[in-house]
Amino acid sequence: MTTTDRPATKHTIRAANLGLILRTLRTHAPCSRARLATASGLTKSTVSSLVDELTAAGLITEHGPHHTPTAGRPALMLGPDPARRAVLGLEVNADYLAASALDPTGGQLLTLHTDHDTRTATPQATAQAAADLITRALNHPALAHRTLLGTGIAIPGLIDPATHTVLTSPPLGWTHTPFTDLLPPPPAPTGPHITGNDATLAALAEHRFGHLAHTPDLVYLTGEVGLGAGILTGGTPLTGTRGHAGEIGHVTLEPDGPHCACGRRGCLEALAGIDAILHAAGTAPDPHTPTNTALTHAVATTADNARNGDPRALTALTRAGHRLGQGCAILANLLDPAAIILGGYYTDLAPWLLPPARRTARTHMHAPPPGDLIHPSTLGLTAAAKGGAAAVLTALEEGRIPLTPA
Amino acid sequence: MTTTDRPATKHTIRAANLGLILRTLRTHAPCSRARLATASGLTKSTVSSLVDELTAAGLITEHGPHHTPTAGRPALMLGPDPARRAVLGLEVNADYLAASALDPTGGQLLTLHTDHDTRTATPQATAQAAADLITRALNHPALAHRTLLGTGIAIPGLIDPATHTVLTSPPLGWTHTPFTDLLPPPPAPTGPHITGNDATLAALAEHRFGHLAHTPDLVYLTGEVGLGAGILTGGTPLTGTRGHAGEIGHVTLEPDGPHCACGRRGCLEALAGIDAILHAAGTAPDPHTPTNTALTHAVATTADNARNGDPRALTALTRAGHRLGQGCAILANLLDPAAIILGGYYTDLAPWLLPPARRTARTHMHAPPPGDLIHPSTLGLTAAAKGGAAAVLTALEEGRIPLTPA
DNA sequence: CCCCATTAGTCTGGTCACCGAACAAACCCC
DNA sequence: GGGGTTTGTTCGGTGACCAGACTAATGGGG
Repeated sequence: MTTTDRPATKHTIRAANLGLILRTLRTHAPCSRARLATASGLTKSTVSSLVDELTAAGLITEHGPHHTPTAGRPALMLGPDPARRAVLGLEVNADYLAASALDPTGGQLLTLHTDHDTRTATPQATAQAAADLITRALNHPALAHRTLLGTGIAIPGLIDPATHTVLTSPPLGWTHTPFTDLLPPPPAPTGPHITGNDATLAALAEHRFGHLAHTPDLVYLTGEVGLGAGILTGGTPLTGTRGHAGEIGHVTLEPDGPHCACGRRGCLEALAGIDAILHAAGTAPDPHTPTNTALTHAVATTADNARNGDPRALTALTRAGHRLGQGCAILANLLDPAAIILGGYYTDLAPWLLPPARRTARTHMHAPPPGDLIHPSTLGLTAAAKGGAAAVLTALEEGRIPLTPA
Repeated sequence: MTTTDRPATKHTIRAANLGLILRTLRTHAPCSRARLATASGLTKSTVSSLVDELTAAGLITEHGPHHTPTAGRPALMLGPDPARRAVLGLEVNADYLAASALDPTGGQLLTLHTDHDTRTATPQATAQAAADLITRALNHPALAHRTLLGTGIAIPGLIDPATHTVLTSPPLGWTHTPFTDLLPPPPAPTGPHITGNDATLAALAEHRFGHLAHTPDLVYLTGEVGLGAGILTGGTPLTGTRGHAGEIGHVTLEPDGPHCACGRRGCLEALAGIDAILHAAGTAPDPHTPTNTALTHAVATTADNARNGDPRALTALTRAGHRLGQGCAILANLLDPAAIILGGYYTDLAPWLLPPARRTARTHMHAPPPGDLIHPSTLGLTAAAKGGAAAVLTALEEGRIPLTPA
């Protein structure tokens, strides 16, 4: 996102090629230096030099001492080192904090969760709670003897891509909050920080880990309290001029439709948001405590009811599915993504939402793709936290994170 | 678009810095080497070296011999050289070909136009006609003693961003046509070719020359035979996985609305496309000869009628404006662009379309920007051809075009 | 009128990253 | 044990940038 006009120097090219090796190594699994050279286009000597640096940084390791395919000197197989480093992802949401740590191969190391009412706490108190969670993570045995490469923080709201401050976050009640600056210093270095919108980072996680991995153009729909879209085009997040991109929830589908929380009528969110579904299904929780746990419970109840054939739940889900399909068709016509992923609470309701959504979307699309476009998320509710960690890995592979010798 | 994983070398950094100097020089007008150095972040010595190379390539020139601001040695002012090189843009459309040549500062050198019915001609015949037009341009006095930096070709349809072939073009009746390969060799070198979608390139032209220049996120709506959007995010075209991005014309606004040419109902194009407007205004040309000239005439008639207070024209335009506003609101909610530009034939009808469009868009937007979002194009009907030329200039400033010594 | 302060541009040496080619290492097979 | 083969390293070479010294050109003050 740092599209600042800065000159290119030796360091630029070194960083780019270090990232190139990391990327090639990820796709070419266990791989010799020689094959890395031909696959990346670099010379054997250059690859050796880059590999040395990456090994010193604890990012790659000499896998087996050798392997014997046919003839010639056996190759020293290289692979990402899963044991010495880690990346941390943190999600700050309305009523909980979540942390997720991954090893450099993307393997899950730990997931932590704390209830925390961000809306009633001050940003400082939330920062303290977040720091406590980070400390818990750092002290966890799964992270013992690992140094962090960086930390990605997912926040539902508008993040200034340049200064990494939270401009506004309706769910958290924040405006102009430089959250990372508020974090108390942790007991161990956490590396550079990356701050991003939760939907965008969830999309990034799906891009890296989901079953549709490596799809460079995808859209992640968050069915949380609101309905937003995280958009990836060419593998990079689409933010828009002011960071407002992805507001699919407030696209008007029915000018005379039901009232929406935003003050207008017939928004997609008012027709197919989680709240709307729960109300129509008769399973909405107490409106005064729309906590995460209450929502989880209500969604589970709705799914149970649907499984048991409750007509109210079934029609609510079918109608919402159709509306989601309309919304997905709009996304597809404008962005032509390779996949649209139903995330957040939609995932648990996907069995009922997906068939009508797919059908409606297909009839409203100008150029329907051969296969299915809409898929359920496989990452669950920690997608955003994982996305924070994934963002660090992606930044690493783009040479945007300086390597520390550890 | 060449996001191929290629290694970074000395040449990469040189090309990047050459482009950096071009960009800095464009924004800093007449400017000394010393100021270029501080503005770009490079050293004086590096800037000198880069300037030498760019001067040899005929791209920049020593403006005045010196200038005297206050004290110290007078500076040798540098600026883009408008006299030695040029870029060419070519537009292939259903019933005409257009060419546009610009000097490196973006100054218009010439515009040519030929009637040519691409739909009845073979692609080979069209390529021959295009080559003839290029030859006419090359022999034109305005291009005498200039060598071309590159040629950008705008085609209404789906362009494979990788191979630069036309995958499908409904207006031209082409499928899988490698147009640039079909072009006969021109009498003088035309530099590397860039092929792109007409709406995308028009957006690029608007990005560079329009009154909203340097807006990195903008959408250009083409009101031609169809209704498509050229989308720029972060200054680069958004194509989508298969190149289908921007199909705003076939977003469904009214499920039970009028039938659309695509077979569905209530598409934006069926409600607010140029054809729909002309039919509603009673000024539609003979449907069997929907040529460019006939459309131009019909649009002019409609504008005249509206100016004279014809109620049929006025209501048709107001209604279409409202619908366009709905479409723009969808675009704004999803992409958050800094501007949406009404191009093609919409430009001439903008006085009547714009007020209702702006009003409706504002009421349907989730986060309306402070000023106006929708603007009429200032580039006229040659926007796409200019966009082809602009694409070459942009590629040049990104170091994607190798410099030839001439 | 001369000298100084000031700013512009060039020049030289140095570093660093990549490349190319030669070389050493480690195997297989006969 | 000696070709053939593939791997990985080493070593000089090139090019691009940087830092700082140096020359060039000018205005102003004593």
